[in-house]
Amino acid sequence: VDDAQVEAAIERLRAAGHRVTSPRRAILKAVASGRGRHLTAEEIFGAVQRTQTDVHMATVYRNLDTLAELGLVEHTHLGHGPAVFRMTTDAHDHLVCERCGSVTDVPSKLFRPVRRRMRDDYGFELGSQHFAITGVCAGCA
Amino acid sequence: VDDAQVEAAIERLRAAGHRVTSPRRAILKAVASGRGRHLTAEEIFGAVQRTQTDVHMATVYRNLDTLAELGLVEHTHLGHGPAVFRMTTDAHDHLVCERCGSVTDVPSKLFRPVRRRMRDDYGFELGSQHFAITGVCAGCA
DNA sequence: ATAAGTGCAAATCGTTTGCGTAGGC
DNA sequence: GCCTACGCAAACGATTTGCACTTAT
Repeated sequence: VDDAQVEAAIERLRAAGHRVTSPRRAILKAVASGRGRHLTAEEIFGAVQRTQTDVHMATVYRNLDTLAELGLVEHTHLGHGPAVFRMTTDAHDHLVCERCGSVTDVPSKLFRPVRRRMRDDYGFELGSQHFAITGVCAGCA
Repeated sequence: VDDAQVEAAIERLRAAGHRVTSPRRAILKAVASGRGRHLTAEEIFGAVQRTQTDVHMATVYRNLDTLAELGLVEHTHLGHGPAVFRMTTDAHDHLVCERCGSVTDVPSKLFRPVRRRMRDDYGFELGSQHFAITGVCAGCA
């Protein structure tokens, strides 16, 4: 399914002079299999362990790190808990409900008017968001 | 200087049935003395220790917690490090520069157009921001 | 063959908790 | 005197690091 995405990522790894090991492959596959869902390092670890029992948590973190450096995966902070990871796609922000914790993705385009005022009034160039935006979702209101 | 603010807070504590202890007073004073600056628990701890050597870190955290429950102080996450605290003032968000780490406060009003679209298009009611907004500041661009 | 990547255990950082005691009310 | 808040030590969750060994290149 998302094999193409994984293969492309492996290509990028090779091109960047990194080695393609089986833990690395498995971790990449685990993240990709999330299909856009946000996965904690723990969940990725769990998924990997189903096929490679002796892969260590430290290896998961180290790999998520190098994958992030290449821009292949991203991590975000949705709340007070652990960080969450997913394959890099297009620019989007995360609306996290303060009541139920649900996460809604919204395209970063939505922030255009704000982006403009930030630039004009504060000289601040909005980047891709690393942290969640909090509020109350439709279901809870 | 900010004695009035501290006294008012102490009043609120009393009114809420909390006791006014000297560690509590010192912690409150330390946060208020930040005068809007964001202080880490560690910094507050340090400030308190200058006058009350045996106040423990746990006490700092416990107090910041109760003060937050009363809405007297707020904490925010500006980056990957520790949380930061300040006296509650009016609704504002934090623009954190990805390069130099500088923090710019902006009134939450700036988000009005976005707030509207969030509500209309996603049924999501934007709350007071708990996490920083990242980007690049004027100085670094 | 060489150095990047790994497993493991132990360390780190920020924060929380259980417990017995001290001190505000 | 009662009960909240305290000091202390120890536990905690998430992540990182040092080191000896494996393995892709």
